Amino acid sequence: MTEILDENHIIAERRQKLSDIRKSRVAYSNHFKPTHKSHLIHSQYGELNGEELVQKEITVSIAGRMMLKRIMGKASFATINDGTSKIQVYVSKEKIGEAVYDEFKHFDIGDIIGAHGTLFRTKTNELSISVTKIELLSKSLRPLPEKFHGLTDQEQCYRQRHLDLIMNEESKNLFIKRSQIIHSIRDTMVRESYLEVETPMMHSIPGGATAKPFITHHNALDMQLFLRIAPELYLKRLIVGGMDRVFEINRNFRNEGLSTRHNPEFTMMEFYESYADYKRMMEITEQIIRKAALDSVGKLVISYQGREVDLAKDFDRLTIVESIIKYNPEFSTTQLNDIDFLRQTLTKLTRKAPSDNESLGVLQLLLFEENTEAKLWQPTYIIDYPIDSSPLARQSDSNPLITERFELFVVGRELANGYSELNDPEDQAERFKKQVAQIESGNDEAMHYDADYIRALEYGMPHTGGCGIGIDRLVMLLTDAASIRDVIFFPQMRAI
RNA sequence: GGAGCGGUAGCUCAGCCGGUAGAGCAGCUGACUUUUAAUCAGUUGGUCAUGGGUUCGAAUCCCGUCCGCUCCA
Repeated sequence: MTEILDENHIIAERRQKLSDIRKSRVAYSNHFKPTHKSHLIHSQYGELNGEELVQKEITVSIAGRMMLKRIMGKASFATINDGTSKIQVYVSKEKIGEAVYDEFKHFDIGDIIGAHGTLFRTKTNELSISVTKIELLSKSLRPLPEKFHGLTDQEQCYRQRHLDLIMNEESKNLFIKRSQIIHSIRDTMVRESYLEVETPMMHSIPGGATAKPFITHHNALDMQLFLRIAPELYLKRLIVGGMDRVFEINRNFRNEGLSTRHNPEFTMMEFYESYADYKRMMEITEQIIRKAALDSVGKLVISYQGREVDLAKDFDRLTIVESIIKYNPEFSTTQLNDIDFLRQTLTKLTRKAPSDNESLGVLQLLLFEENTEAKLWQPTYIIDYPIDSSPLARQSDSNPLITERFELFVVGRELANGYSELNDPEDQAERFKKQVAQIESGNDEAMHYDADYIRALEYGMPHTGGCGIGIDRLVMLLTDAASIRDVIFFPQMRAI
């Protein structure tokens, strides 16, 4: 239906060309074997001058998409992009014969073509291929966006990423960088003797984070399943099992709103290390991020949305209260330890009173989220999270109200979250019970009681440090992307 | 959920205090044997996102809806 509606004269003409091809040969043949890649031609022969090229008679076959075509009577130029870079081909009637040349004249921009010939330099000294054979490999039926302005419509870039990748080199380079970043992270983890593992994406009890899950159903087992919101509880089962350093890079799913920082499916790396604590996790997180920056951007002082970010210096470490005061000097420590003051301030800021029985620590955290988080531009670890908002983190030995937990903020966004893991099964059972009480009082994001996980802890889990890093957000930071949609190939869009 | 901005040819965009829907690129026809967004001449192509309203007359003004972007909650 949409096919027919989309049809216009440009497509109709191209279909006619395709139909003519079908009359004489296999239209989408697969025999052509390119021998060279454009970027290697440029790097290997880019230094040779015209005479040297003529002498060496370097013969190449390349295949790629025709991006530009300039026909000048009996000879023409075309620009081909073979996925590595662009290269110009020179096509003359004299060299390829009248019949093929006439065919070539009707090739369309966007067609995938194969060309064979020898390297030479044009009058303007551009390394080019003088073609002796040329053929159409894949007919393109739809016209590409305009050659000069390309594709700028963001919606089209997201909905038709293939077009974005064809037309916008920056976009393609960004995704190459994304791959480099992930490769770099893997490299760091493996070098630190971590084992890469995979744990279930479908959970019968959603756990490991406070978030709304997507719900699905398994027919044969006739059971409800949830797409995972975090892999944490499974990775820690592996720690119980003696896999003492594990990491997983994979998708999490959260049934929440979309924004420039949120996509319903997003990529996280979580890693767990036995006999380590949250301080070691902060150190290795810093190390991972620096290495990723060096491997992708090539430097540690980077620019994000026009402002400098210094990844070289030791990341700042502040408690919640310290950070509020540092970035909001109008507050005093006394005020920030006064429940009534915090309640009043929050009510003023959010135009809504916080719920009744929130603890001092949670109120401080709420205020932090309100007036400090967005100001943490340079990398900053916030530490000592209140125990009631950290049901999987180990309690501090010196202060029972806080946990050995940190979150890392860069450019005003949460980038990582880690802690010394709670390995006391009885404490964990109590924490789950408190979460269940919250569910019962209407908090649909609180955690469920996971008896199977408690049972695993009861076999004994070594003390462990764990951390999760938001990969999409890290990629945003290192590629200077303003929206998470720019770093995910196919971001979630509304159906049209 | 609220606010602002946007949706016109395949693409990039004009047109918007109402009066026959335009350009460039792409396509088609022709000229052209070293072009670089090639050039030159001619030419095809539109449910102006969508539904209603106001009006003699709506791409343009008003209301609703859909889609997107940004900001706020």
